[in-house]
Amino acid sequence: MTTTDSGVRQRTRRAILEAAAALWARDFSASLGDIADRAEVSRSTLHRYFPERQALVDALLLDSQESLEEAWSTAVAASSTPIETLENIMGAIVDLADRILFLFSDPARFEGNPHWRADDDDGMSDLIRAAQASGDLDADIAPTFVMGVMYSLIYVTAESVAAGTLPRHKATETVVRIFRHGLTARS
Amino acid sequence: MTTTDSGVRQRTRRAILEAAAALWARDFSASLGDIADRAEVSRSTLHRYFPERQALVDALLLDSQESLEEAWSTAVAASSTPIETLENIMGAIVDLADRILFLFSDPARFEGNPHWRADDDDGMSDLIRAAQASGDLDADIAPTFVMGVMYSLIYVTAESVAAGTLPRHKATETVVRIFRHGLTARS
DNA sequence: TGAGAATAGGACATGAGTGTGTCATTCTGC
DNA sequence: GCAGAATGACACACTCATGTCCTATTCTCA
Repeated sequence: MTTTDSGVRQRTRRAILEAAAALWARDFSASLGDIADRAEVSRSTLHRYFPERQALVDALLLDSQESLEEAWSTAVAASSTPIETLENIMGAIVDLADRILFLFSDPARFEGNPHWRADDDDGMSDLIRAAQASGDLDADIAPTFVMGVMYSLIYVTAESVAAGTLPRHKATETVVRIFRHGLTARS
Repeated sequence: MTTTDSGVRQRTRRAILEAAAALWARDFSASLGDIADRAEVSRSTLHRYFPERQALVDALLLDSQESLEEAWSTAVAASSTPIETLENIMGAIVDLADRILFLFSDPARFEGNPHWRADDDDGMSDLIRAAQASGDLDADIAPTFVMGVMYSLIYVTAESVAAGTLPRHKATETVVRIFRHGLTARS
């Protein structure tokens, strides 16, 4: 752990994080035993990687924020206008729905957590404000509310994809269309 | 209880149900102690009204479904077309966000519960299909997905109202506008 | 193949939530 | 004001998730 982690350790760690994200996204009270089962790992092993529940929470928090920022950067790099950036972000993070839910479903979950970064939220707010200023988004609606709608749409879309109701290749197009048409400024 | 419940008993019962709805809407693992505190009642009293946790769950399930169906009936009575009905329902149940969340946030929560009625969902699906048939809603989108969007929008709206971000009197108009413009058929 | 890493499967103590009971106190309606 | 309803404040046993051990087994890589 101090030097180089073997490939085995990395895989096990990823499996636990993935399992935690999948379960905690929908029910933060899911037990460590459930997570261990889902990761196909014994509870002993889980505790070896993450001594206490909080350690796993923190690790997942950091990992989720990292994934999100990566998707964010990619979307920004591929866009020229604020509204285009927002749409690209929405499309990109449909696959990260578990992380989104874990991070944002309960506003108070990470209150006071030293690893928590509100940067994402701020950046998003700025983008929304910019899109409103340029007339692409309805200026009557509070940025906070717009963000809520964005996350909700992403969540519903991801759920539908998981349930098989919505084909994956149509997901991005659908969520962006609903977002754009539903929040477009009245002309 | 067998004959006529005193006004006191009814008020206490309502207070407990309201508290349970408010807490369980956001965190179904909230303890009975928390609910008792919120209802300004001792845990003893709560247990006197609802002997076990499941009894409170069932009671809240029944009560929530009842409230929802009442709002539903009112909306149906005041509307003539399917799309109009859907919009009226959305406006009417913004105030019932806690109940909506409690009922629908976890699809598996009431699986196998004898009190659970899927009628609401079916009726909603029928309305959505009708609205799609008449060209008011995009027929490319699965009714299940449309329902998910509706519930999400209702939730976000109710949250914003509670947080003070969105004035109550603007809530209905806002949520309906987003719903309609975001899901309208492309012409 | 052998050494060391990695894991599974327990036992055990602890704390929180739950369910049940009892008793004293407060409130309500006649 | 009084009887009975309604409630609050405890005490207790029980269950389950958590955290900490320890040992036997399996896996990985040199």
